[in-house]
Amino acid sequence: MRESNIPNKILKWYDNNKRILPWRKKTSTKNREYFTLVSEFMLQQTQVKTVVPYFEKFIKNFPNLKSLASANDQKILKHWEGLGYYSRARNLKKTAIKILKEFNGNLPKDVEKLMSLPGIGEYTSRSILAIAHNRPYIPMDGNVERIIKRIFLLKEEKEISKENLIKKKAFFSYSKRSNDYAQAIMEIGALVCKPISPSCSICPLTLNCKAFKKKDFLVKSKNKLNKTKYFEACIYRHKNKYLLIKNKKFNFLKNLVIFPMNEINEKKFKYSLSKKINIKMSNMNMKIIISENNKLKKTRDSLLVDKSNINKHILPSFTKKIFNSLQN
DNA sequence: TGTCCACGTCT
DNA sequence: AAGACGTGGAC
Repeated sequence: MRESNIPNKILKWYDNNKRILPWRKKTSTKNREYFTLVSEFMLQQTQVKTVVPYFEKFIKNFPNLKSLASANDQKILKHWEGLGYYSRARNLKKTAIKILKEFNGNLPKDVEKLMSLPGIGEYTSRSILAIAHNRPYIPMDGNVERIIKRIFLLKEEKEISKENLIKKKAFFSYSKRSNDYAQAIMEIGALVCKPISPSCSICPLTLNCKAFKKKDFLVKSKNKLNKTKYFEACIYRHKNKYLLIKNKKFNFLKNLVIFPMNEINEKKFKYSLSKKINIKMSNMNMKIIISENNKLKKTRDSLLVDKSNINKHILPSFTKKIFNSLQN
């Protein structure tokens, strides 16, 4: 093995350092396809550590494509509760159905067919090809992108264009052990070549890394300034029952259960004497007044939920946070 | 406290 | 094609 062979260095590191993860267990081809599908959906925008317990529970309840395709939507969502980006769960079911109907229950083996499935885009299609089908693809996720930028010390707008990154990615091409190799690169990104304070002393690629040589790790600050929006949450309580509603009003957490809310202006928020809490959402910071004892009419979408029964509903963390703030 | 991760997918 | 969609943990 030549010292300069990057794929070999990466794989050797992986063999010695990979995490034991439930979707990496040796299993049948069919299971591997299904495990890859489920885990990759869960891993979109979500860290490994968060996904692990969800994956295990999900697989127990929906052990194969068929059971998932025929499962009740609410039951699927219940097992997604707290994971966020709930359209992933809805799309996963649609994809399971489509695979059974249109592809005879076989996970497709080319990018176009995979991308035709709901919830599968460029990243996931390539990760499935590599991980489930052992094809020589390297999916471009945040980890891979960061590694490429550092290895080649890419900083200019032009250099970090998508096309250029894909071109540079070819530098890592390798045709064997594609399953391990794709996961290995992402694993190095997650465990070693971290966004902040990378662990260069244990990195197998330091000799190949321009960022390391220049001591310039491109710690980026995108400064995506999230806007702040103001809301009033109306808490109607009767003894131990709370009024919740199925959200049709706001674009976030669509069709999930929330406390009734209105958007308000900054002034009203500022001068309110009610309890206030902050909740971060994906693209905004929410500042919320907790107004208790409001009189509310029951509507078609409202439900009166007993405190002890509250977990029977699918509650996004957003709702749980507000609920918890009431208990203090 | 506030910022970042977080290119992932869909609209 | 810019913005929407959740969450939690590191720092």
